Amino acid sequence: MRISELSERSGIPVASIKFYIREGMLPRGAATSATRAEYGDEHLARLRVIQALSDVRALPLARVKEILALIDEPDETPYATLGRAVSALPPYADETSTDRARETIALLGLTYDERFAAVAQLEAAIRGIEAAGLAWDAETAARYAGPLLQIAAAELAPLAELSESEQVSYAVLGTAMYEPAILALRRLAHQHLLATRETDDDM
Amino acid sequence: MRISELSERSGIPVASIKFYIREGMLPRGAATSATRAEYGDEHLARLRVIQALSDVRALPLARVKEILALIDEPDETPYATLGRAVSALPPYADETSTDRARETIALLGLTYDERFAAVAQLEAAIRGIEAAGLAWDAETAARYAGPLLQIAAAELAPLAELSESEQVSYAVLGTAMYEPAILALRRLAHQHLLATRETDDDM
DNA sequence: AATATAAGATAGTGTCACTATCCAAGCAAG
DNA sequence: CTTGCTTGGATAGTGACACTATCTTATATT
Repeated sequence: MRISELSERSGIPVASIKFYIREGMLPRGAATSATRAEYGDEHLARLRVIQALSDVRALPLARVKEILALIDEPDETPYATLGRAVSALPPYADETSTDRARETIALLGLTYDERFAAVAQLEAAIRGIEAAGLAWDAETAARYAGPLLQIAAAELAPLAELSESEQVSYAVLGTAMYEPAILALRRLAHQHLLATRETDDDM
Repeated sequence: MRISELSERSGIPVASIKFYIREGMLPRGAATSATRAEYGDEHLARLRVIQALSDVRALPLARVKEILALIDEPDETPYATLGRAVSALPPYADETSTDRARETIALLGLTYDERFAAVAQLEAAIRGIEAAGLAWDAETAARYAGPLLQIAAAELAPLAELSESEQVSYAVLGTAMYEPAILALRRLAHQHLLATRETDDDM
């Protein structure tokens, strides 16, 4: 298909598609002449991924670019690739110390790996919680750990059936894209619990 | 304290503090003369909340403003206040139809309330997941529902001990500020599970 | 009296993600 | 075969956002 058709089918303006190509986020179409190029379904799929990451996750384009690069050229191991994918996700933390996060990780019996971006992200999250005047203590941390470990285990289980390259793109995109659904479900769970307490409107 | 001291103690430039005041996010100091005003600890606390919401949650200032307004002047019921707070959080969805979300909510036995922003947010999340080429089916939804209901219940339990106004600000800020910690813990749980599978680097 | 600092108003800046305009080279219709 | 439209590619411009800098006037401070 030509760029105009790609634009129509994806709902993205031609000018923006050209912009993504310039930015290296979308491969050029196969040139058939000096003024024609042919685009395929892979271009359409890529455009949808860009939209999902950009619109739903509201990631800056620079981060979208990193994630796409990871899918195109994964690191040596899926573990390392996932680690780099996580660092493209908010909160963007450049914490110097990670003491609070470390403490929590030790408390919960999780594995501490200083190279993993999620450690700094947890640190930033804890500082934000406390800056807002909320509590983050052992009890608080514990109420999240069990259920989240359950979720994580359930997410990893079905991956075994996929090929390695499928695993990588699933893990990278899955880390990013399931998060909004998780948050929405937590918010709905709050509402559900409040609603089913029959007008006991304490919360 | 004077504005310069407030700036020093909060780490926020004087010009930015003035900007927040102009925007109505921070009350003016108590004027002691035409060129002096006195700021207190409540200004410092407010500044920290603004920073947490803006930096850690990366919320646009317009959304921060909405959340602050909700804390200052809650809706009639905590339930309604929470509903409005949720709509200030991403993903910012203006979905026309909410079919997929409704389906999921019914499947999980949660309460459906069309006025609740989390429904549209779930819809946007599901569309994003599928645009990225990932699956959202009954099985997928189910793996999140149980653990998240557990988390939600554990979060609501301790609220009963607080006064109503404390409940509101705790619920509003808590909804926003615990989310990054939840996501970070999920990412750490993935890493932990992969790491403890002893170099079985499938995932 | 001279200097520094403060409050408040107005205008300017840098970044980001597009968006519009241009141009030369085809392609398509008459 | 020529006139007009479309395309690819390059360059420059736009609007939103979150500050940031400057200016003015008034008042502390020394």
